[in-house]
Amino acid sequence: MTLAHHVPPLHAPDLETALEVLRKKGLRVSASRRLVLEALYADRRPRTAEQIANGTDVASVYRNLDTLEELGLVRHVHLGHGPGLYSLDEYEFVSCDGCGAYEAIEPHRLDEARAAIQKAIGYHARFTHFPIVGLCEYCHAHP
Amino acid sequence: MTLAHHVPPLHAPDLETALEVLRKKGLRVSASRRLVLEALYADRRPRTAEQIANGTDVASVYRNLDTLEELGLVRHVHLGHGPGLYSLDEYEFVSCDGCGAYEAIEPHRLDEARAAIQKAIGYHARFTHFPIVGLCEYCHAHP
DNA sequence: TCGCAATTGCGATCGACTTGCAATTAGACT
DNA sequence: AGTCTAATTGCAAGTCGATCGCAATTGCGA
Repeated sequence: MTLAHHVPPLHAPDLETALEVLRKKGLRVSASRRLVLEALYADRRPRTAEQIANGTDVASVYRNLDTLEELGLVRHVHLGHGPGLYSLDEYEFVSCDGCGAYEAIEPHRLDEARAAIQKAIGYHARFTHFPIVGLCEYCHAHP
Repeated sequence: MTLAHHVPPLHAPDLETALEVLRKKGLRVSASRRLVLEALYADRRPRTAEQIANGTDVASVYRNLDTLEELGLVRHVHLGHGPGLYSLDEYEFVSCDGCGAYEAIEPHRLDEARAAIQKAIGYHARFTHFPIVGLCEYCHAHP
């Protein structure tokens, strides 16, 4: 499972603003909390809790990811059967059943598809927790 | 997490044909294999391995589900963080982030949405392993 | 600088599978 | 019908990702 591509332009509260959100909720900006956020902001790719922990205690990392998720600063996506991947609240995801590659998609690119889904079944879809799964053009053409 | 709705018309090889597929591959139709298939055919709703095992050994059930999955007779979907749900290869799924309900959708109903996705990102999407996640009309209207 | 609730670190625990292996058995071949 | 043998089972133990209990620590407001 590899990340195929280019990294598209982003748009999310910067690190300082995120820390401010924590403080405003009466939550502490502890060293480990700051490290979790810094890891996510450093390289804005989705990563596992294990990778974020990077040798330190994962339990705390999971707890911090949970609270950050409740604040809407962080999300996680399941791309397959492995561990969930945590990232800033920026993209939707698509992954290929054939080659295992996945891509982060800017939400506006899926707006027409979202409209078609709404028309078909009435749901307002979001591919943030589970990706769109399918065959990429290459795998579809070379079965 | 409840199953909201009506059960739509189906189309999948009947039990006898499925057993025939097994035999043709040189695989045995053992008692427990037959029980797994019967459970799936009896009430064609997705169910957990635990439910299929129904008190008997789950390891065998998982092994049998795996082999049936390799033969294309069975699939499993992840609707959330719980255990996967196994079912015949018939529907796609949609689940509501708000109320937790999920629906089995006849594939043809999603064909336009699939086309829109293909146009947007080039993927031929299938919502069989991960559902479309979003807000149902009710939850979207009552936030 | 104190006080103390929020947070951490560690180990234990959980849930969902998965695996190793000896005992069982479906089904082909007499 | 009986034999042979590889496929399959049942059970226990193991793995992996995530969560929990709890004593020790630490942000941070007073």
